[in-house]
Amino acid sequence: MEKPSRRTTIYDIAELAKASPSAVSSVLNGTWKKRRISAKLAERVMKLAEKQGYAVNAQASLLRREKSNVIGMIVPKYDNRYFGQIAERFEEMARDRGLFPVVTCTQRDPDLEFEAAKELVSWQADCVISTGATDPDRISAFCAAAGVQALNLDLPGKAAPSVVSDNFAGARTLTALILDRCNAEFGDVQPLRFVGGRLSDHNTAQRLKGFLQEHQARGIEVPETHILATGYSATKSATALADFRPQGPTGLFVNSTIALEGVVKWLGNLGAAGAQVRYGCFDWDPFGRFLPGNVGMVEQDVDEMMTRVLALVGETGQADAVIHVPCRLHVFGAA
Amino acid sequence: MEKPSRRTTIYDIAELAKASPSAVSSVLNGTWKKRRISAKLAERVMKLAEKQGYAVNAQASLLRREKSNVIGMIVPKYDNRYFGQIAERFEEMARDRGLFPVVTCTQRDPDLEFEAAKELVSWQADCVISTGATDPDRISAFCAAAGVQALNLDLPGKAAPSVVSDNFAGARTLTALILDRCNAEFGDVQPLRFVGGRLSDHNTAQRLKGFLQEHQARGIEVPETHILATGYSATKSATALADFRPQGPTGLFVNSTIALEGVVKWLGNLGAAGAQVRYGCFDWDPFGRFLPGNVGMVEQDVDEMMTRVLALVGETGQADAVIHVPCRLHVFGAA
DNA sequence: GCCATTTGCACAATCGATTGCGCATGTTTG
DNA sequence: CAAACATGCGCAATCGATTGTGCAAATGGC
Repeated sequence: MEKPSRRTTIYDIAELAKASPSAVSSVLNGTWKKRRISAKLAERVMKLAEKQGYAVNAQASLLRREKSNVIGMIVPKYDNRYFGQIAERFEEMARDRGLFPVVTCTQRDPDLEFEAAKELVSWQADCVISTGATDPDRISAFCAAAGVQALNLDLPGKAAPSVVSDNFAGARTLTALILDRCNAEFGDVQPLRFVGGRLSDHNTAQRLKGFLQEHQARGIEVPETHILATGYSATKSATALADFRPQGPTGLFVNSTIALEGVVKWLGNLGAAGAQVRYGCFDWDPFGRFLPGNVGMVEQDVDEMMTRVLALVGETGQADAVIHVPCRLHVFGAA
Repeated sequence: MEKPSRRTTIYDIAELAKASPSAVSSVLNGTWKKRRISAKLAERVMKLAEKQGYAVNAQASLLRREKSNVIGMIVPKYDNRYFGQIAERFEEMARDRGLFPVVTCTQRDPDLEFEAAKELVSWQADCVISTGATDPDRISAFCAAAGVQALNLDLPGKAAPSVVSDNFAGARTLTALILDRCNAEFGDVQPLRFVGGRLSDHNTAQRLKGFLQEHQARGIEVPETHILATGYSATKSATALADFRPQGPTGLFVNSTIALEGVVKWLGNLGAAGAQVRYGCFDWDPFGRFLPGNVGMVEQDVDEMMTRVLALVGETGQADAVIHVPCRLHVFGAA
């Protein structure tokens, strides 16, 4: 409540307590018993620290220490259930492990990603986790040069161990669900359409692979024109579908909630014909179950992914190791 | 690519470049022209720094500087459109202003909130923004004692300037929309029900005030039993409504997307009677427009709030000043 | 009452980057 | 050719906390 001038330091408190800075330091960081500081002095110091609004200067403290216990994460976005949950669980679980989580959001911008990683290294992070990074290997290379551990999450890299969802298996299961449902409700076995995402994106490619494999296993041929991986935006997927006015039963594999927005919009414009459309989405949203025609959604197992990736912190694993985490399938409106 | 042992410092580079640490420092922080370092040496140093994976030690750097340019924010959650967007825009806009944003998520836990604020002060944040904090004044008091600026966002406090949505006006407008729609579609003027949130929560109280005022202005009496502010969870709002099986036209004011989930679930169980239900939600979600019966949603103006709060950084304003930011109303399925 | 411990604390070096100051060499001017 | 600058860079103090070491004073044992 006193000096709005400069921040209180251990020197200020030492003066007030008539003690040395080293004694004050050890009281405030809990090592005072080991340093044989009397309980009397300790209490006096702690009272003063509280009254003065003392907070340790992390800069000075970390500068002197060897391990920082800072663990950094870069995520592309927060405004999305999946990454939001990742950031949130990361902070929570890192704290539980006695680490200081620092998360930073890089808007899918490769340069910003790199800058952010560099910044995290500047903050003496012991480990940097790149989530959904456009160019994870560039970050890994920098971290390697700086002597900092790097890990990848959600998108795999070649230069650091990765933890990713099992997109292939998840997509195959979802494809099977949609096909089964179309079959059960309409007695139909037409090939589905794949909507949203970019083929150059690793996860989309994996999902498409699962999508195609399930069709193949059933002896259903998928025409090229059914692959509408036109990018990540509701508008793009709505546009991709715009010309398509289904005659009869139709099934869609929707590659993200953002694409799902476009699909639902398209469906709304379809009128009565929409009743013959069934779809599933590779991604999860709490409102998904209320959307008509939605037969199921795949939820990535954020907790498990986070457990796995945090288990790698401090370990020296194979640089190109990839851990696949199974997804959870939510089935809606089952008969 | 060399030493996985210790991190590269300016001393390492100075040795390699056959220069002094001070020269290296000024080259790497961009002040070398002012210090009349030759371009030749500068280039040599920068090349070496890159090769060695050098990243400035922020601890050492900030320790010596006077202003940190670090700006901290605590948010309750990320896994929600509103707070996710807040965190994301905060980082973006803070960076644009040359600041270093540090965001931390505190799970609506008052103690964790306080710890996090303390941590931010430890990191020498020049300013701490408490978003939706349970006890913002406690944080403000600590910051004041530590000589750090405090600001409140989303929920107002008494001890630091606040930027909040105009919940009252937003709620009144939304209430008007729902009443109008019920009237237009069913010729009905029954009082609405208020679902979700907690009355002890400032924002809920404000919204309820707007809700009641709009009813009063129309001469509609709202019975006590229509206020179902039973907390923040989909289950709770579904439970609160469980016994209610509307006979005839019904309107609901839904106080958050999380409560909306409960409402939609309840609506699903209602069957055909659900066709006579209209509702609006104070909160925004991209899938909201696709939910049957939803006449509109109120979106808080995150960009404007962030602009306003960032404008306060570094200013010394009235401690209890409150800035109200108007909300945006999204109207769905207008005739 | 004297030596041996134990207790309680202070000293000072250190972490890595920043920055005011100053000292040599060039270079220009008159 | 000397004085006056300009150029290019190194020295050393400093930020605040940590920690190995050391030294009095208090306590205990005989």
